[in-house]
Amino acid sequence: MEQDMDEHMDKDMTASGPRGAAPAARAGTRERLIGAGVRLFGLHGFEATSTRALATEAGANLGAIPYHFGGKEGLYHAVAGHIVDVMLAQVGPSMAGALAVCQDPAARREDVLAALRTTVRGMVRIMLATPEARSFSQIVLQEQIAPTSAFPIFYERFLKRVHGMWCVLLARLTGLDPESTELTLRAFATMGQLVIFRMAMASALRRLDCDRLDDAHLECIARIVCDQVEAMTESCSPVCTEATS
Amino acid sequence: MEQDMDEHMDKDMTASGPRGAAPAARAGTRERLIGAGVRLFGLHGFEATSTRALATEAGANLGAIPYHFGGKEGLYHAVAGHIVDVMLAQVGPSMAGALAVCQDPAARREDVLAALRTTVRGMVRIMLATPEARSFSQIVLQEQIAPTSAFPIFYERFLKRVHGMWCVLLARLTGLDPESTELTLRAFATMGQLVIFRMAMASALRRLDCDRLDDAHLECIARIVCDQVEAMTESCSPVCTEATS
DNA sequence: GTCTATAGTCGGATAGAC
DNA sequence: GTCTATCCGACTATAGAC
Repeated sequence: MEQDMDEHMDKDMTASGPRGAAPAARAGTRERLIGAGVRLFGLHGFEATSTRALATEAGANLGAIPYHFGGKEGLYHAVAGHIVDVMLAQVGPSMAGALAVCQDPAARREDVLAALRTTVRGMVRIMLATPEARSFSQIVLQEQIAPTSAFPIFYERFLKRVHGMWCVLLARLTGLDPESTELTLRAFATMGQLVIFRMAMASALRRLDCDRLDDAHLECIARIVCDQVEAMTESCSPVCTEATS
Repeated sequence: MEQDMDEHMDKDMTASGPRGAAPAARAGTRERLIGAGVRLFGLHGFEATSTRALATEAGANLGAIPYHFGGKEGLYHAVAGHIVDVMLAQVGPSMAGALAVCQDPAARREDVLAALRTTVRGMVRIMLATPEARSFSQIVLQEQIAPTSAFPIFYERFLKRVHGMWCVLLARLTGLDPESTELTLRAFATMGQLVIFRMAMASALRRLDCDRLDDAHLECIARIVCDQVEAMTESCSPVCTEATS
């Protein structure tokens, strides 16, 4: 239930115990269990993943799960925290860059659009292109559809920030109030254009009659989203965008 | 695994058995079990829903599930078929209307856009406004994220048709080839603008700081999607749309 | 067709040796 | 910290009375 049990996580990768034999050879049991959790929870969901399967996948003992995490749910929370850490590390920089551009009053419209493209490509990459994307996204999306006690980990630490960045970006491009309902919903709709390709990838692949999205597909998706934002910001409010600083 | 066991479903609502007592008073066990499946599978997912909970929710006996559906998975398939039937009945007419407009060479751009608005409002309604929307959508979305043997029921009978309609509509408005990858992906992106509000509704409500989407929100969402399609069809190809017939 | 009782399996968590 | 053995509850499915 709580998440106060995954504090001592970032340290002691090397000193795994009293007997100093082969401590660095294999990652700590704790880390391997989190890795197994990412894979198995992502593939089958929380309920359908058994502690026995997790322990086997991690090459760990069944009792290690209650010992390290207090139980299956504690492991799930640790997995959630790990996913947020990695995703923030991957998209954080481009998000920060986009925010900086938006807050720079001297930035021209083209600068903002360039930051938009960079950010969208980063998101396409983290969601659709990387090998761990599938597991990560499946867990995040499951929590969106059917929130559990782990929902706040994803929302407060990741989704709220991503949505906030979209709001700032769209506000800068359209001149709408960043706190308005209109802009809040437009930011969600924009994110939806990306998210659907992860969520409904099985349908998309069936429709495209292929077994994975290739680089051309990913480039096309990124372009479509950027085009849509540009089109929105033109039709929505031709004013505001006082270009050429 | 198979779905050849839900054939005799549409008949015999009244003749429930040898003893003719109270056959119409309460819906047949079969129908009540499907209703329970819609609610519980939608709330908790397939794995997390037990046959005991299903039987209790339906006011039926535990043994009725293997008897009527061959097992828990058979019930799940029957639930999937039921959901597709109801959703098709609700959005089918407006989809057919939109297709008819698209195929009418005399239709003006405004006619196509009017059909678009009608269809979008119907989809917003079925996904976000109706009481059964939550259960229906949760099951459909779960199947998108983590497909099971029931996936083809949703894809072949429902999603493929909805996506196909979007392709025809966008093709008519943009002049792009309906079979092109570009248009296929644009149709998905457009659907994503709607779907995200169902999928990430927990996040959206938290961000909006309210506990349900009211009519103003729904109207705004429908308008945003229609605006985006219009903006796309203008920027994407200012040609094609030979208005005023 | 519906019920009770039960079989057979698997789930998560724990105890205690090492 | 890690392992083995085990408890106990919950699960799905079935058998057989009615």
